[in-house]
Amino acid sequence: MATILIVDDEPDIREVIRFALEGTGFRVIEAGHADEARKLMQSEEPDLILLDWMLPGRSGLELAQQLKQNPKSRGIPIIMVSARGEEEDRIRGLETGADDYIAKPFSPREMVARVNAVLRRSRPEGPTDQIEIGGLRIDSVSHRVTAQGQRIEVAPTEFRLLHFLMSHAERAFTRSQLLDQVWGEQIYVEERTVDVHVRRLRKALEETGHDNLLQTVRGVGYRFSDKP
Amino acid sequence: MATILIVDDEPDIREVIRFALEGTGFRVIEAGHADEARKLMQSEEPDLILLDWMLPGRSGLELAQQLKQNPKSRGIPIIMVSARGEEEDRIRGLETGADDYIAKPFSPREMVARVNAVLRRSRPEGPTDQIEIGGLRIDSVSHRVTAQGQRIEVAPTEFRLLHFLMSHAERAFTRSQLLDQVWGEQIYVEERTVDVHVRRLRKALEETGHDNLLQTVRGVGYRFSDKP
DNA sequence: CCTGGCCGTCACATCCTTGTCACGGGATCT
DNA sequence: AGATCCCGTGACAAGGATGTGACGGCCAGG
Repeated sequence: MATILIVDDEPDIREVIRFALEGTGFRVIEAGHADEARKLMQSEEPDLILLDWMLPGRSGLELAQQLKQNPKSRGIPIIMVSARGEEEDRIRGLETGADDYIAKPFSPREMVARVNAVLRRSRPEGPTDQIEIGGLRIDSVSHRVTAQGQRIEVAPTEFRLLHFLMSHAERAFTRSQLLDQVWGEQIYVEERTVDVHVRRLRKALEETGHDNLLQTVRGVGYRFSDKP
Repeated sequence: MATILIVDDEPDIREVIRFALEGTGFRVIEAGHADEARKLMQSEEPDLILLDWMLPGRSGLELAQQLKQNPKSRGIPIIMVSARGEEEDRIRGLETGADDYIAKPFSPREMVARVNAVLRRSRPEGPTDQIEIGGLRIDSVSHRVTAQGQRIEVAPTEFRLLHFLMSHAERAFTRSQLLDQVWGEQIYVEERTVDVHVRRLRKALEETGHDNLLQTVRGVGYRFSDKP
């Protein structure tokens, strides 16, 4: 299911939130301050961020602005959390780009409900250009590969190869077909080059526990499939 | 790449869409009203239609209905575009047979993403080319042999042999015919080689409880059949 | 100019595939 | 029954196909 990033400087609060969210089936990652959050965003791809208004050093507001300005993270909805329930704050928070606002103290139940609502809202039925198979998600717009919110680093050629295979999952292709489709018909490269790229992809996927998705079809070529 | 037909009465809108789509590599053709669209459909074969809800004369909804009724154009996916973002419209549009729905104003990026998504969804229904006889299934696209969902490992030559025999079930072939069909007429191998491959196939099938599908026709050769 | 990432090739190690044989059990015909 | 013929079966060696690590060239960013 979805991955939620909690950014709050109080470990206790984080623990409470984590408990409530994990109980509902979410995956939770935490950051104690803005810098840690920024760092985490390099390797993770949360579907939603729960951001405390007050953070040591820079405020959460500032972090929110940054996230919304960065094209990579812009699409990720943010829920601001704050002890100050003032109307003014609420407005400022939403102006910054936050997608919702929760005032402390809040009931875990309310929070879970809001998280669900925001996720539902931010993910309109209109399928964005994503494919998800076997727990692996590839997004050709943001050009990213993720598994359970964890980002998987993939070089450009490997990305195109993976994207093509996932777009035609369950179907076996010869090396020659893959070269035509992924490299282009004009380009001449050795067929064995495909093998090497498959190898690199497999390595990358294995590091996040995704195994056996890129299958060898002996005498033919390769196939992407989540079935054994 | 794919061809997209835009049907909209506002040239400006068409221009915006054309620009976004052509930038992504699509070929674009345009129509300013329903009649022009119908005429274009005679000579062109778009892969997808972007159809404005409101058109002078007859509404886009009507055109969509017509297109979906005509067997020639039925298979072409339609995305309805509308300024009216009402839930009701969305439902009516989809009921008519539209494959997706975009509300104005939309970002070009979102539109491209939707176009891609719809194309992906509607296209891959390629003929799966499966044969199933006696509980045994062979799929020449994914290159797989299964029985009750259980995969059966088969080497390339055995795959081709089994595929040929299953494609012509109930029919007996001599070893010589099989060699011609499966190995190729140019290749010379001993006729007894066929026996060995049949043997290997039988072994593989037996392991999943499928017995007696590859039948010996004494004095002739072999036959695939689910009847005893 | 240097550094790091990306990519296409190689060479080598493995594992798999496959065509043949040889042997033996049945079936068929005389 | 005996003589043949046909087919099932297990073993095997050579050749092929794929996995894998390393290397050098190229290019963009610093």
